[in-house]
Amino acid sequence: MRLSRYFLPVLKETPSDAQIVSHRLMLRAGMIRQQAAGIYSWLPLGYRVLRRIEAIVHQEQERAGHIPLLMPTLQPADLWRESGRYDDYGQEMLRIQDRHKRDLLYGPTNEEMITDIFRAHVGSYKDLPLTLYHIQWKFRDEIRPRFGVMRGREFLMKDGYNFDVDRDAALHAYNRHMVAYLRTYERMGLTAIPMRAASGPIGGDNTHEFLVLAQTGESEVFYDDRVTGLKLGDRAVDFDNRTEVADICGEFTNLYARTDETHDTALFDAVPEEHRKVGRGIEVGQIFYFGTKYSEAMGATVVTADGSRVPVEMGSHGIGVSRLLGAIIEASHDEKGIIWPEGVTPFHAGIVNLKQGDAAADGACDGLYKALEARGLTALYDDRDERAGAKFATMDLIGLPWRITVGPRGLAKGVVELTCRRTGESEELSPEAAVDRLAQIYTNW
RNA sequence: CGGGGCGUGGCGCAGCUUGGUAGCGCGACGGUUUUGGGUACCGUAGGUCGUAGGUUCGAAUCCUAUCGCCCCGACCA
Repeated sequence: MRLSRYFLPVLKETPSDAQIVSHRLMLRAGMIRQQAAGIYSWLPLGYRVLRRIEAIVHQEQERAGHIPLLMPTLQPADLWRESGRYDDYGQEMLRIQDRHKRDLLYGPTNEEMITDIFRAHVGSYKDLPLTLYHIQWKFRDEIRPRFGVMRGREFLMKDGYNFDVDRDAALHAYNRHMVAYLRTYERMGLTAIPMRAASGPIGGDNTHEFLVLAQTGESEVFYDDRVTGLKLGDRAVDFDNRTEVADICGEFTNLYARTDETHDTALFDAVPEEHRKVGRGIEVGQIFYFGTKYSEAMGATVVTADGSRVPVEMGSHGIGVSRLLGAIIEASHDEKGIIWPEGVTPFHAGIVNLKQGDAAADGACDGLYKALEARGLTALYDDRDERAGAKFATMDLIGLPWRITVGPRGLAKGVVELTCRRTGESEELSPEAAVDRLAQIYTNW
């Protein structure tokens, strides 16, 4: 993309009503625009990152054997009356009526609806296990939205629902989600720690939240700091192997890590003092096992091998997709701007032409752009007629992890400069070598 | 919902106390500057002062109502 043809409304000054760094940077980098309290438009740059995050979530869900579908944002109230949550959910649920005065609601989650789909089409244990998920906009009418997309009222969430014949199978689904989530967050450059949590309005007794450590987190967290060094990496996981999946979950949950809701002082004191840490975290996902809470209320049953009919065992599993942008920026930025992890960056590299209109510089930039494209890499080419300083400042602000700087001086020596946004380190390379280096860097992402 | 604060060009703000026909910086646009980390200078455009009503010869400014937004708290993916 040539910057002169793109839509990137960057702000030099910080909007006064943005308090935390991710919100400020998203506004300054032209990623979002607030339309109402807690409701945002996603401008092109923000939308690109959002789509990349969605894509990672999809890939890791499908890798775990989970099946995507799409449910509507608006739901009939009757479904929620069946589960009893129409009255229980309270003011957070946005309720509306259509022209026929039928009660509808803008879904804050989809347990009822997915259970309805399940009961209509599935009746036998032979159809299980089944895990369905979608990535859809949700609305929760928060009393006080804040922190930009971290705490919006409208937000994009991945929510998945497993259906299993018995408790053991459902717990395997729970574990499968935990492992899939670990890899999902790692691919986004995050260290998200699964912590034992409280279940809240979803219900159920087994639940973990995934927390990204950050000063601005909304939850206080207590943990053994050895958990932060654990990595799933690219190890091959057989998601059908219950023991293997459970062992991985054990590896990541045996060390103490809890939010303030479930904190246990006695257990925490057993952690060696040098590893005992208290901090704050941003919640980026949660998994629940809740058994037959909804299936019983809504009559979602299956016939088992011995011919009896039992309510299906369920759980639900969420990832705050839009919130993740905020969380990633909170975890990865500096005083100049955002630093995107390679896995979610809106463009793989930026190209800065130091002397627009110079035949050699223009030609080299065009060549780089095409060469990157040929290797499957996207570039944002700053071809504006601006001073070098302005171009660098924009690139630093929007946070592309790699930048190629092209100018007449370097070209006279046959080189361009490849700069790492995170470290600030530069190396001079021929244009061809710079493209090779980037292709090599991104093979791991 | 309780407490606090703010609505003035795209963004950040001044003006309001002591009513007199709206100003600054940034940005945008047009030039000059040819420039390797937000350059300098010249010029141009852009505002029913959140909205409604009231007081007044006259309201951004005073009064009333209303809408919106932000911050702290309780609550939350």
